[in-house]
Amino acid sequence: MARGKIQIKRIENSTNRQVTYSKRRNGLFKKANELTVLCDAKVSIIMISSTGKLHEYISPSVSTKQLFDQYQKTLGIDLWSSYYEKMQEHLKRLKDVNRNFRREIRQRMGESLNELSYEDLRGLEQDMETSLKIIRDRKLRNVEEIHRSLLHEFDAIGADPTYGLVDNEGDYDSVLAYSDGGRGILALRLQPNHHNLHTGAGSDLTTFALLE
Amino acid sequence: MARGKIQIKRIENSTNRQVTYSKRRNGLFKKANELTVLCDAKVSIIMISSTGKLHEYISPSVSTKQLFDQYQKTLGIDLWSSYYEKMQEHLKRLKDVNRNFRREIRQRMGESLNELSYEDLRGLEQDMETSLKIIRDRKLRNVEEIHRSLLHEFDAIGADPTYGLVDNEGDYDSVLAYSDGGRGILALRLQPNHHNLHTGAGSDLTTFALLE
DNA sequence: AACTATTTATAAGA
DNA sequence: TTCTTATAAATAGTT
Repeated sequence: MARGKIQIKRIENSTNRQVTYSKRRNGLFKKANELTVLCDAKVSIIMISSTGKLHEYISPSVSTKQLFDQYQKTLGIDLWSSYYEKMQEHLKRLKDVNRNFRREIRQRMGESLNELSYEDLRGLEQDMETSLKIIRDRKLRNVEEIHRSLLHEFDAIGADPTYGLVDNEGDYDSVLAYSDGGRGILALRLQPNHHNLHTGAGSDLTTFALLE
Repeated sequence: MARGKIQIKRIENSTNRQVTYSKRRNGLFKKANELTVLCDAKVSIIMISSTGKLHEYISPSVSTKQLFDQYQKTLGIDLWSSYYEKMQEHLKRLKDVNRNFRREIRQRMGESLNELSYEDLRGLEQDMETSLKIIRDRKLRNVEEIHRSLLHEFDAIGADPTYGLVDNEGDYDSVLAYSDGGRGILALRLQPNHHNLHTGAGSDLTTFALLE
């Protein structure tokens, strides 16, 4: 546009191309800004040069995000919807699984049994009997270990008279009853919205209600 | 820029403003296109007029989404991250709850008991005994109902000799053992990755593995 | 929507 | 890169 007319086609000389890019970019941004002011418009320009450099103009009255949100809204499209949809599906699947877990646990706690058939109830009963046996065995094994280690500790302390032992040997359940302030698994049933899980890790079943 | 210089400030006359917007918009788009061709650049222009009309220029070599993705990537930002983050948090919370559910169920099935203290085991045992009582009671009530309805049905049918009754009255467990092919809750323990949940609803515990 | 006097942008050179 | 300047292009005001 000066000192000779040019053809509108790719400038092959790399240096010239860079220079022209720079000059014309400034020109474009200046025009965009004039348009913004003169006509009270909102303009967003994003450009990437052939060397990968990025430049942007945005009208002072808006942010790029605002303008782009409006762009999407006006066109009635969401360029990222497929991404959202995947997340939504994932969420939905997790919620489903979650719901099933909850029902499973409730039933194993003797609640919500109405929805079970006789056959289901029979299976549940048998399953829980089997599991209970396993838990009892484990508990007994634990008791034996604890007993052994108590004896060992006692031996180590020797006959120190200042070390008092409560006299309830033989009642293993109560030997350790002081250990955690009495918060047992039973709390799950009695206070289903306020207990802590057995193994801690911060989160607990209380969260259910928040996640529906 | 012709027939007199103008001040770069908002054009108050609405008609003039509209006309200028239209003229300069064309000029801007033409310049953008020249820049695209001459300099092998990628340009996106989005503009909204004071009357809310939207106009867009995009270099022929790209889509608006592509250019915008590159824009975000180059800037190392994600304009929609706060939205994503909320979803990600939600997902994370669901996964946490899910993990706790799974542990809860496993423990109630007599698995993963290593992580439980003696106190936990004692609580779990007591809880399951209580629950088992409830389930047994419910099962017995079901049996009674079924028995009653069977008798009723039998009365209705009368003495029709073509209607054979299996001779195992008194063994309630086996009376209905044919009803669902033997898939009971016990399957949960034996085939933890292949069973169906008691109440159906399509999804099942098999999904766990997919959702870690 | 066209015209055109004038301003503005800019290609090429320094 | 920045400045210079001849010239092309854009456009404000008019029709």
